[in-house]
Amino acid sequence: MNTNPGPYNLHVIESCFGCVMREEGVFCHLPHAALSHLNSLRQTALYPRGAVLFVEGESPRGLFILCSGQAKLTANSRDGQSITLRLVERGEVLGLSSVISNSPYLASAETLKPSQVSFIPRLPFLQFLRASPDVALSVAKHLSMELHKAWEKTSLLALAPSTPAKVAHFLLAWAAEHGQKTVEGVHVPLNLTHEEIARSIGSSRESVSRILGDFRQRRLIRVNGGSVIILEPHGLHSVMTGSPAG
Amino acid sequence: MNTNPGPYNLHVIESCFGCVMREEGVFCHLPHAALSHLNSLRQTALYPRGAVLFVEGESPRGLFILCSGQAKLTANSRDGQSITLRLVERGEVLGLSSVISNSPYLASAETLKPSQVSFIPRLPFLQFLRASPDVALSVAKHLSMELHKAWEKTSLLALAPSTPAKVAHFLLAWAAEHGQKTVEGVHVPLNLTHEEIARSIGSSRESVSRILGDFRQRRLIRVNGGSVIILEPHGLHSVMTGSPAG
DNA sequence: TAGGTCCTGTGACGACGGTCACAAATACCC
DNA sequence: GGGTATTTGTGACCGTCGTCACAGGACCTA
Repeated sequence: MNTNPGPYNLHVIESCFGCVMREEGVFCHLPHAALSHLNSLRQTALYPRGAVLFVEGESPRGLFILCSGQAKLTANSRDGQSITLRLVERGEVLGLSSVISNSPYLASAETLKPSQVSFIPRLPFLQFLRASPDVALSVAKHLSMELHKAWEKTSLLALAPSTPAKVAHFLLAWAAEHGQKTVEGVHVPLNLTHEEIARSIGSSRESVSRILGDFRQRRLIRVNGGSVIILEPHGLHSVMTGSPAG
Repeated sequence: MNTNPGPYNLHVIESCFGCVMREEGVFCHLPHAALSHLNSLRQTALYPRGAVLFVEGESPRGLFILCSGQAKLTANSRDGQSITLRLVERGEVLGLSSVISNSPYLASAETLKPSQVSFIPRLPFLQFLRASPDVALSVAKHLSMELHKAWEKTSLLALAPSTPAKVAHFLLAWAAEHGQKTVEGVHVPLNLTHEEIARSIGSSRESVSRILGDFRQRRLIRVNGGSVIILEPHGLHSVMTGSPAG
């Protein structure tokens, strides 16, 4: 792992920014003028799998936009444990809150796949924000939604009656965001190791493995290479709420 | 508990708003003009202990500022469990994120003491924000810090090696915010029941009771009516990190 | 002082799940 | 293709902590 890696392959991918920005993410509904201003601030580079974009505690150089690929935000405890706070998909933004509050990154960002990442330096971005109140508002809105997700995760971790409940919640939440309905069930691309899942819900690899095995045996899910098919959403849901199993 | 209680004693406390706003909280560093505009939007009322300001799931009517007293934000699971997401002190704001993102309140707010609370309706507030970009920015900044706290709590819940570690963390965090150093140690006003603490860290009343008893026996803390004196911050810290005890 | 209600302290018990250990399976790379 | 690294599946063990149960305290009201 490389603390301050720099672009591995610095060639600008012109199409990336405009496309991602208009479809999804914080800046999606900005007027064209604002978008092209933002566009002029960014630098885009291609990072390999496992690249570290920034490290917990570092003071915020700027924000990152994931144009393609996948990344994760992880917080570490002193004894080497870590939890995955957020999985970041195409079009999402990293480091925004630290840039806004000018406080150290509170998590480390690492790519999970080769990823095209745009970088916008802090000061130009803040200047841009000061000049455009509606962008500031949409940033605030985005942060609010982030906050809601964080609180949801907190309640989950504290309130979930059991580890199976956490796994069920994780699968359902993931399906809600990235799943596609088919005849046999909800098809969820889930290219994460059991280890990653465990870290995301604050459990252990072995438990996740056992629990997924159990779900499979009870025909709640089916695993297919890098993806999971949820056969019985209701079943998972009742596991999640701790009700006496359906 | 009263879902939509309305002011119990609707008399405006003129001094409250100006004083609280200037000292602490989101709006503390606003120019005078902005403050007096906000001031004109607010309605202030006195609520008794146990009053419910808003309920999880309700669509956001507006935001609340706690001028005096104390309140808590709690999230509930379907089976009656609840976790205290945040304890709200004088000068702090409630419901801001829901107002900004126009999504349902994701937690319920309840006073823990008789409290003076100012209310600002949603639409006028949003209008005010749109008109004043630096206020929008300071709101974004505030939300960022909220987000950091929420993530910290998440990592705590997931990474803490044990329940004693969570309790230690809770005490230290509380001390950092509200403690006062004296000769014998850090003096922390902590008028919370063990039940409240347990809910705040996702544990049980009995465990908290036992753990505090243990801390007391090991001379890490001393309890004095409604307040705790931390005698050995380092000791607590090593409990928190799970190191082999100092 | 008597009678509530709420909070605290403690004992006993049991299971959930984390840890260790190892084997099988799969993916990755020259 | 073979060789290595990573990921997954499972068994055994046992400590932690949540649950149940009850007794003693603190505090308020009458």
